[in-house]
Amino acid sequence: MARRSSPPKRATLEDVARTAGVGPMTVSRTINGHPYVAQETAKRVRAAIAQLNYRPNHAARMLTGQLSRSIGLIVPDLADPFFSVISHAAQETARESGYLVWLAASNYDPSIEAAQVEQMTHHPVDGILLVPVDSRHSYLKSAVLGRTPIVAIDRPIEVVSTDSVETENRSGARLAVEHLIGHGYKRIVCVATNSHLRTLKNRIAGYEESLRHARLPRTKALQLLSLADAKTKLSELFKSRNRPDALFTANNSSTIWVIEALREMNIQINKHVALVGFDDVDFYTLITPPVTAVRQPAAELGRVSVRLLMQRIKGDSSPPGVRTVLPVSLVIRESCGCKRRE
Amino acid sequence: MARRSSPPKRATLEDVARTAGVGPMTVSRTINGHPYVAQETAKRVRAAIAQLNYRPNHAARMLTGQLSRSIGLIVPDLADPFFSVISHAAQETARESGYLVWLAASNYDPSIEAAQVEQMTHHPVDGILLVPVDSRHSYLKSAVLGRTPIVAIDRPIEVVSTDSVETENRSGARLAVEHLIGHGYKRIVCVATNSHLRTLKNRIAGYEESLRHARLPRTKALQLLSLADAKTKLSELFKSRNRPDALFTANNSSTIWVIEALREMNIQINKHVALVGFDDVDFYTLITPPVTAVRQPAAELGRVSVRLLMQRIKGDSSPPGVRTVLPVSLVIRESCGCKRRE
DNA sequence: CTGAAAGCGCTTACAG
DNA sequence: CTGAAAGCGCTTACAG
Repeated sequence: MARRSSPPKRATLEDVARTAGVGPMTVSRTINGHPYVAQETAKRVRAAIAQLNYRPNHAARMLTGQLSRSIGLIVPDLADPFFSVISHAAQETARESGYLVWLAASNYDPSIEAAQVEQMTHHPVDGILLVPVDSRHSYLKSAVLGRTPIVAIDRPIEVVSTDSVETENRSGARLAVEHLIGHGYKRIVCVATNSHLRTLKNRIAGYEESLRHARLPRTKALQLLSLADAKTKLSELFKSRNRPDALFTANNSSTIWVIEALREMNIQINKHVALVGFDDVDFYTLITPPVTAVRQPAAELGRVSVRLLMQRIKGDSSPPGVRTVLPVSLVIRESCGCKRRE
Repeated sequence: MARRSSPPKRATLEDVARTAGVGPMTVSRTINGHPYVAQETAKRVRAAIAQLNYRPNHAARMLTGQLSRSIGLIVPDLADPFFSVISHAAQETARESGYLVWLAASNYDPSIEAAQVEQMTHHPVDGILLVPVDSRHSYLKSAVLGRTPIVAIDRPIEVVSTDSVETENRSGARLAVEHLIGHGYKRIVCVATNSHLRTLKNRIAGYEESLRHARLPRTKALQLLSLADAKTKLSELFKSRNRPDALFTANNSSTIWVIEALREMNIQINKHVALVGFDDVDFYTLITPPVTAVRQPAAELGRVSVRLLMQRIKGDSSPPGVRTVLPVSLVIRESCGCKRRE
């Protein structure tokens, strides 16, 4: 409302037209790179644009039904290294296409997520990238049934057929667990947080599969609710008869909490128990012993999902629901029991 | 251009007016909570809105000069934990005021930063939050002299008088170095990356001040360019006559690189050398030994800067160039030589 | 308390 | 190759 003091009034397309001595349409065509503008005329227009420091008014363009050249990105928590790497890469890729990204954190709250999706679709943005908190949420239907394309990251959305980009959760987990089995561990326990998520369910399924194949005993995956919870649950676990000789931590928060808890319990990784995590984080190299983990291509996840979304925005109307699965790899360091190569 | 198949055409304000049997202005007033709308009329309007699932067209509103209810946020690198925590908190705070945030990473490239500022101001956004790559960049002048308020985070902008929110860099560094001095270390070397930044210069100045007061020898701060560079420079340093007995790492990337390099050189922190870092990161508790560091209130930095920006957006035209300095604290763990309390 | 008119700055047809 | 007209969906004065 109350605009600040000086009203240096931005130049409009009409202003440019006037000072270039042409009609507004010619300016519009020049700006948008349409064909059929005489070399000579275009030059005059560009000069006027430079002289007036003209910039198109985005709002006016949108009102005539143009694309907004912006996308939305919703992640649960920007401070989580996995999501921050995805976000960084997604933003970079979007920028390379001249797109702006509107970022929101859902804080793992489905109602915030729903509100943000709604706000974004009406803003409008041309498309939405979403790490869904709960893949079964129904509000997504109306959003997706509208005209805004959505690409789900890390976990597909179950209610509607939306494109998704995820990683090989099950086979990645098998990679991790089978590596532990190869070391000769017999009592391998799986630990996770947020185990209601599909992603985690798949990893846990992979864990169970590996143990079944190896005819080793498997226990129900331990669900951790907080660092404090991790401490009490692990302390019980290690006092029990079924004290594990190895741990498979199915996501980065569980890996971190478990390491903290073990440290406090004076249980040394490698000496008393082995550990392999799912989701590799840069600083794992700095921990003693360095943590062996399944590496997901987080940056690639961001890039690929932006590219897919862009295709949809550009009108690609091939059947939706395409699932892209990116490969993972096991980064072997020392927490699994491998020796450091000197 | 080519919109997707079904054109379910969003309802407009006119549609609402028609079905409610009132004029468009009455709908507008109802939506915007203006006074002087009869209870009875307002009720009919709201019913029509609900029936048609009407949502105001953002672009049309903007075109009439309304605030966009959006701000821009530009950080160098979203994958850096310091910036990702700032970003998360800023986004949360903005959301609480009904604002959305456009996020961009400059990748430490002034030209990308300039382009993003430009794109955002023209989008337009109501204000911009910026962690400037180079505080002396002149393109900022035109942006700031325009009507878009800017708040600089972490480092003030030197060319124009812009509000800024930063932390106590110099006294924080003194806190760190004096703690090392208290332990009796005599040859304390300062290591940094990006030491051309004001932030870093201030920390280095604090380091020098502390040593001067204690009449200890100070060496020129070591500038690290990469992990590889850290390895060669530290290896030289530790072979030299002036082998340090303690290190002050002036930012998180230098702390991390130094720890990696020392590990590779088989120089043990605490046994062979002490270390205190500037900028605390959550996972420092997991490193052996846990890293003592100066903690900056990163989330607070994000929150405060959003609040300041909001004030400017609301028209606060008190003299600009207000500098807000947030206090830091020393988080004592073990890398400084302190013993772990059992 | 309510509405008809004009305009925000562009672009899409439609004419030349 | 170029332009005059109409309209996108709102809101700001201006009238009642």
